[in-house]
Amino acid sequence: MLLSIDMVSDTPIYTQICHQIIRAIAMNHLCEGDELPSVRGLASDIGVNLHTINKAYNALKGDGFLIVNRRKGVVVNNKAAYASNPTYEEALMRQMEVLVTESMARGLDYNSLNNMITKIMREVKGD
Amino acid sequence: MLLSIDMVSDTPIYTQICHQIIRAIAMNHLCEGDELPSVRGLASDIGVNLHTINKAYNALKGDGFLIVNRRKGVVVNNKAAYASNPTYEEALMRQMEVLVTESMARGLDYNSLNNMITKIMREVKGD
Amino acid sequence: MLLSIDMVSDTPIYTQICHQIIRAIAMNHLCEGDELPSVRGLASDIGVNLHTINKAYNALKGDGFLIVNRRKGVVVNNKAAYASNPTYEEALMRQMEVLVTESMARGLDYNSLNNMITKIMREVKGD
Amino acid sequence: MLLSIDMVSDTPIYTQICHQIIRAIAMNHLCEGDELPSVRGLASDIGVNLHTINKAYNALKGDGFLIVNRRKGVVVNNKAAYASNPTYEEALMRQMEVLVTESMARGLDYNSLNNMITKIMREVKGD
DNA sequence: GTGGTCTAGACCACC
DNA sequence: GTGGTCTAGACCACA
Repeated sequence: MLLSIDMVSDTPIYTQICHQIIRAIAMNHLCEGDELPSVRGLASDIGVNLHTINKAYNALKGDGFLIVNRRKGVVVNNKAAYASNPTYEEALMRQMEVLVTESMARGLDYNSLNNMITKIMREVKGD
Repeated sequence: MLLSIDMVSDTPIYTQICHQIIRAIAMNHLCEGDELPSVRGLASDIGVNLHTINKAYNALKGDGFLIVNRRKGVVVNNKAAYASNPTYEEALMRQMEVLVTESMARGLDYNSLNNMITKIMREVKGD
Repeated sequence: MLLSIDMVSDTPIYTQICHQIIRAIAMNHLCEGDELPSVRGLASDIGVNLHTINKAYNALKGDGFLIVNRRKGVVVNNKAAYASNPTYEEALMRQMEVLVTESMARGLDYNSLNNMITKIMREVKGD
Repeated sequence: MLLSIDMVSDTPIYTQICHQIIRAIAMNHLCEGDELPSVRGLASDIGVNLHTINKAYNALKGDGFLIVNRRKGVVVNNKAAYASNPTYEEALMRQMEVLVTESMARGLDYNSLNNMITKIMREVKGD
């Protein structure tokens, strides 16, 4: 797996790492049971501190995406563990609301938004 | 206009203020030329620091939503000023990408997302 | 509130802090809306690093016990947020099972365990 | 005897082994003088490292559950050796205190806890 | 070798 | 002032 981190972005590094791992799961580049690099390995690979990786891994563990296996290190959890649930959908709704509302204020219509989403989904699936 | 701030939320207060003003514009509760409360007035109304309101107004000014006029105070700009543009759409795309990708990883399909957006748009328009 | 930390214990410092705060909530020494000391303040008070306090606060936040209020700092959440739920009870069951089973192997009977629990509950409530 | 190890759990493997052997004693599946598999045999049986089994056996020996005999291998000790004693009860009390206190903070009452314990004891005895 | 914990010291965003 | 993030370097338990 290949992670690309933007060191000057205003989104925290550990968040970027989370996003990219989640993206890899969405694209089926990472499947249940797949091993992730060790905390120290990944840290030195992308040139950040091991605590930063640790924080990302722990956040993903908290969300059910990863589990820590005593033998294999960190592995991808089974799908059921991070399947959508009411709590998640509610949070998603709140975040989506902000984006959609501003896009409407700026004059984007339903089709424009729909095209965006379709495009994103196609990119994720089609890879 | 009525602003409701959630002091507990982890999104900054000034960001919440921005969102709610933008939402009011999307709902046509605020139209071109409408005056907004003064920094001091709004600050004491919702019980936050002057700087917080100032920061929100300045951010909205930077995005073209508001203009600050020494005479008339703060007023809503004309639509052209904050109309969607490539820069904005690119930023929106990036943010949307994060939400959509995670929702896919969690097993939500196109229809679920589409329903969310439709619901949000209906609420904003229909109000 | 008074926290007493055992620096040589094998249970992590941040875990001890969590336990004591939870205990204070159980004893009603801490109620909804009560403010906790700042991360830095508590850290210097009990002579540990601020990251250790931070980790404890974040763990309690994740469990619904605390929330971060932009004005007042860290405060105790409302009871509903950390009320018992099936997930928690299942975890509790697993932990309890270990304790009870060993106590049985060592010859303790129902009454002995029951007395322990009664005693603990009385101490917590009666204060 | 059948040991089932959860490689994913965050409780150490050697601790899990201890718990299961203690549980077997509580259930009278293992009685005084019964032989346990050799370190090597058990290690290869459940697919873990020799050191892990060794650590578990040594911990149980330290608690009086097992005795290691050069001739007969590892056997279950007599009941008196691991009978409850003040030191153990004190330790149990400390651990129980953590569980009970948190459950109270989360609103569980005496009956809920009591039912848990009764259920656990019934499962252990009745099996 | 792995992850978990702790320390010390730094910068930033928010209020 | 607050909490949030990152770095650097250290020790320990586990396997």
